[in-house]
Amino acid sequence: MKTKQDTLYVGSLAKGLRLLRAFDEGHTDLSLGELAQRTGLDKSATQRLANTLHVEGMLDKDPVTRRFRPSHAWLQMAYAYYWSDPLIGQAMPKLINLSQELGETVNLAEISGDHIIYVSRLPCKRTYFAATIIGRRLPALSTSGGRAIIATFPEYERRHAIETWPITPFTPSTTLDRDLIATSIAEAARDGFAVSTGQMILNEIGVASPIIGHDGRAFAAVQCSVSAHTWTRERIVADILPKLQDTANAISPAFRAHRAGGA
Amino acid sequence: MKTKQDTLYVGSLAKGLRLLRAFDEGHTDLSLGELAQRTGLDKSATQRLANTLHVEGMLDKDPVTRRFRPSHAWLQMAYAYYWSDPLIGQAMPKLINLSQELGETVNLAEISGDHIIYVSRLPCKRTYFAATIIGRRLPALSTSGGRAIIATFPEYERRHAIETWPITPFTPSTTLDRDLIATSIAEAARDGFAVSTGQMILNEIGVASPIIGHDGRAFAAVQCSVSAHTWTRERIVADILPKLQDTANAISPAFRAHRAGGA
DNA sequence: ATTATATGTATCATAATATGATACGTCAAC
DNA sequence: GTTGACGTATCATATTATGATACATATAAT
Repeated sequence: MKTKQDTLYVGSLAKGLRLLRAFDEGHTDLSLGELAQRTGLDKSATQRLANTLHVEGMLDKDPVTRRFRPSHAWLQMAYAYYWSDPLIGQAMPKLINLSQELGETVNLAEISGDHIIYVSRLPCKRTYFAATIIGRRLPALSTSGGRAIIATFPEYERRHAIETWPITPFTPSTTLDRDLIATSIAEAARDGFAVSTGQMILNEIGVASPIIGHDGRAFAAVQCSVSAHTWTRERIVADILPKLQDTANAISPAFRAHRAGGA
Repeated sequence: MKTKQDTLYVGSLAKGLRLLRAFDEGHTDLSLGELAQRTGLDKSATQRLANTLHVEGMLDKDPVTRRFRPSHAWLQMAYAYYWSDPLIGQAMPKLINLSQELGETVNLAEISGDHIIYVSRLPCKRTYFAATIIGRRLPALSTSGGRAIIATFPEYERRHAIETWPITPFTPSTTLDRDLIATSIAEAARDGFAVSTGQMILNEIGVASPIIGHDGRAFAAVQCSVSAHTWTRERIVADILPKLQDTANAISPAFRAHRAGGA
């Protein structure tokens, strides 16, 4: 009846993953009942799966409130991820240099479907919490990084992305008009960098330069977020952009070499 | 026969987690066979579980090499973890300030069994890759952070830790003599901060100040790593330590309030 | 080229394993 | 003291995972 494709699909495992995914920024710790509700699983299944995850060290359980929470293992998974992503090793030292030179927050974003995900963040100024931690996924169309990446795609794909990829209004000034986004991306294609203003946070300006892969398509971007209170677009282009682009360009060929030469 | 405690333990889920844990810093991408070997599962089970993880977006699969790799979902789990850990929210802005003031690498470490785990890292200087990414677990006894934490434990527990917790020789100068570690921890208990030299990386000095919980026990530490080529112990104590301690102390009471007042 | 070896993929009968309804215990609110 | 909400434990049933085997495909050796 479930017929996903049976026989090489283990339902119990998939259900267990559902439990893991039930935790997010709005749901930091969950009771058994809440878990059941959020996963759509019945009480018994939730009980067994949660218990298994607890025994296996994936979920911590508060002995008094009996609520479940992500364990340190979740961070270890990020650690393993970092080693497995060949881009990070190449990029990290260069990003550190960049953030020191600029004295401003520097991010590394990768394309992930129709979103971008922040893979590395080097915060230099105080900002919103969400802007300081890795693993955040945001609609690619609404971020400078995403636009810088999309701008390197062939015409057809680019248009497809602009027309169909999701947009969520995070601030009153988040651009919902896809024509405006198209313009922004066209500019990015012409200039080799993208800019976004107030898309995620009010009075925040983002600049991003793409990291180009062996096939000419970008799959990541180096991005810098600054406050509109202290920066203008002109000063960003004059003072930040050159170093940003140098960094992105320095990563691109190194990465190509890595892919070609690797085991 | 397996009799872990049956009925509320879902074996398939646990096996799936085994696959996830097969990836680490030495094993960044694995073939089906390698996965089977590393997990001790037979080929069929590995096939089904890996496929499930792939379908569910937990593992990426290279279409040509057919090798599996951690997916971006692993980073999203770190994101969820960050929101769930009440310490991070309190600590992050203060850590950013500290790293800007010092211009040196600042870390936040939490105790995790007999290890510490780096929960946040703000690298300012170029170092080894492993020192720039979060989620690394290290033996508590061999790190300044771990020693600073253990030093706040009651006498009995402290001695138990010193005698039984694991030590791994990472460098030729890693201290294997537990008496020397006992001395270091005793000093930390007296001074309120811990120092370690060349435990993980040669010519690296670590200083750490504990973050004390409501019960007087530390559960985390703010830590700073500097090069022995440019720093001496005296200058560290004079120039770095005060700000480090201010930061740690500023986090401790805020955290207590959070625990007490929280929902 | 041809064979051999390794590695990934698909199939299927069997029973072991997960299932979920139910009942019990515990705590807090009313 | 009673009620309700929530976590925990049990158990008969059949759904679901199992793993041996056979097939396909890629890589290396002769």
